[in-house]
Amino acid sequence: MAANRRPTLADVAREVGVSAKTVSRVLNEDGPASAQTRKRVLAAVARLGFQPNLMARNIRVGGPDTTIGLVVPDLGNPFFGAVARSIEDTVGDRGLTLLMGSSADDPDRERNLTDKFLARRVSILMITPTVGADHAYLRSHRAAGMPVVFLDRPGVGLSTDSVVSSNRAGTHEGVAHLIAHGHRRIGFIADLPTNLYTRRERLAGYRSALQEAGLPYDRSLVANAHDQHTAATATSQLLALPNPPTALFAGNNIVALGIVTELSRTRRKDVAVVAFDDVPLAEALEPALTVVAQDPEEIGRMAATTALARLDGDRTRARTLTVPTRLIVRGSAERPAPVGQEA
Amino acid sequence: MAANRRPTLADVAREVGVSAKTVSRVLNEDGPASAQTRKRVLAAVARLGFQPNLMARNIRVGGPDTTIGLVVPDLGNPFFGAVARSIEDTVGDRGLTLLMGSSADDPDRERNLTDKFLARRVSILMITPTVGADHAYLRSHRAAGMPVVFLDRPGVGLSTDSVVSSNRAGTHEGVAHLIAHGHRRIGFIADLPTNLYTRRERLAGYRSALQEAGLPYDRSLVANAHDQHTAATATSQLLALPNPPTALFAGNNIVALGIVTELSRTRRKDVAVVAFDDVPLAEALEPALTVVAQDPEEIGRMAATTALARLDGDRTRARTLTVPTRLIVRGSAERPAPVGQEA
DNA sequence: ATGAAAGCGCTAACAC
DNA sequence: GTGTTAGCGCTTTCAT
Repeated sequence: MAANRRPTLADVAREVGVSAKTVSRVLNEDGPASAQTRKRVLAAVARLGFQPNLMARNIRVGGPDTTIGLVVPDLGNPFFGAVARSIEDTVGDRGLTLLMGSSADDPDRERNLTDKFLARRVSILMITPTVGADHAYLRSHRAAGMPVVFLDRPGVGLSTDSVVSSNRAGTHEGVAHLIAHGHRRIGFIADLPTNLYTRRERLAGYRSALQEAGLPYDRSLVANAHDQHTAATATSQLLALPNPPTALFAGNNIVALGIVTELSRTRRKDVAVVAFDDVPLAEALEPALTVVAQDPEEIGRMAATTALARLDGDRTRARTLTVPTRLIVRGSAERPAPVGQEA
Repeated sequence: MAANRRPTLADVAREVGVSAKTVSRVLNEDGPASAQTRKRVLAAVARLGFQPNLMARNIRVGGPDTTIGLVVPDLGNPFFGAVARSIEDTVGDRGLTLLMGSSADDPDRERNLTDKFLARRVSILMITPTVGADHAYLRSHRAAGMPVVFLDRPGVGLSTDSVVSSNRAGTHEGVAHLIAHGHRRIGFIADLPTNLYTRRERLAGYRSALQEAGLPYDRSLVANAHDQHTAATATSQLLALPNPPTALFAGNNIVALGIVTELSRTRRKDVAVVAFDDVPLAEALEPALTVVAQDPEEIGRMAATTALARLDGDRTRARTLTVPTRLIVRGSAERPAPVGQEA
């Protein structure tokens, strides 16, 4: 079972008794070819199981490869999975294929991946920038016409298109929703410190909603949590305060999980919750979880559309596209706020 | 802003005043090079922003490309996202990159994607086979030494490795768990008909658990659902039967969502539930949802490990690797079964 | 309608 | 330690 060489154009040509170029013509429907040879060539291709070598073709033709390089923090994260699918759908008819990799939010891994992708001459590069990465090295590539799009967060050191969720406005809306239901003391549990763009924006949205309602920003109501367990701990700590919050805002879906689990465990039915980012089963909870949902499909679509436009020669200024979040009211904000407890 | 040509090895060589081969030597740490030239070459590379063309390299070196072709039904499906991440982690130090695409469970799309991947000379092909696809066309590639691994389901027409979940045994265990809690009439809601391997296996597990317990297989307790809405409808229909089930088994997580939502909506706290496939927030439900969890990480790892072994010359017989599912008991099966209702 | 030769960017094989 | 030549599989260019 030797790893016998794959057949080449020349092999097919020899088999048929024509030149390599003729086979090439038939396969690419380039130039003329008699119905006769056409048929014989195709027959030989099928017989030998010939598969044109796309790399060799690309080398010769020059220009970018028919791939899109996509760097996300984690391929296993459903949010980015949804974004990827949407990108794939959008670029589908251009025949582009996705080359994907996880950065694990490590700038070095991000750089490694982009370098690999550049070495493959991807036609488009889409990156979820890691904290601490500088993208100045991509300038020449952008200048040479390769579209670069930042996903979910803006990048640093490179002026190019980015597509982000309305983190700030969405959080503002979610917190305002709690305020509208009478809550005056609202806890905010999220991944802190806010070195990451999305976290910073969401905290800003929390503060602006409070401000708009004339409520004070109380630092003791803001808690740090980076996984389900610490979110549960933060929840119980906030609720144990002398003057505890009557509502909680979860800065992301992991935190939401921790909060909801903790409230369920301690049978606290009196605490309102709104979470950033939707989760499956949210509507099966009791009460169903009100969320500020992101729109990964739209993020992917906009990123892909923008990149394709650039590929087609769009040389307008770099844009930051903000994809609106959507408040999905399901009930968890409607737990009655205690009356007579103005801050 | 013309799309000026990317610098080539020759450009770097000219810049430094050495031959192309010397630059190649430095970059690939192949053969000797004086510290002197080394430094100057690297400087020129940085100055010009040279990025070796991997495709050209591959063409010359021959052999497969450093990519893995991965065809899944849907990039947005978290299960396959987790599998992909695990594959990526496992092959990471071999420098392999993932080329991914969604088949949408359409055999034609699957074929298109694999053809593209073959044209790119991927070193490994991993496919979640669609219903109706025949993989005989991959025989020559397998014979030529390219590892092919089927994920989640066995393929047709090609004898090669596959990695699947223990669908049958897992479902058996989940249903047996319900039986152990006293349930005698257990509904089974899933995607039917069972033309898809995983569905067929799960139904078989349901039947074998009933049989083992000496319970009859009652077709009226088996209902079809392919999304959340139809699952909810099936739930209410089963519960409206003259002799309704006291427990429900969900054949997949979408169905689970429909069941749980419907039970929550109608305040039915008396119906036990076990679901195939874990879901986030399962433990925040009331009661927390008992599930038969799959292990996508292990599936990805085994698939990758097996493929790498093949790549390294393993020529042993094709294997079907079964990754065990795990029953995660959280409480939803413990709803009391009515007594004195033996079937 | 078809073929011959040259060359894409790179490296293997052999010089020196 | 470095350069030269040839050639990977394909397409471009120019013949015929």
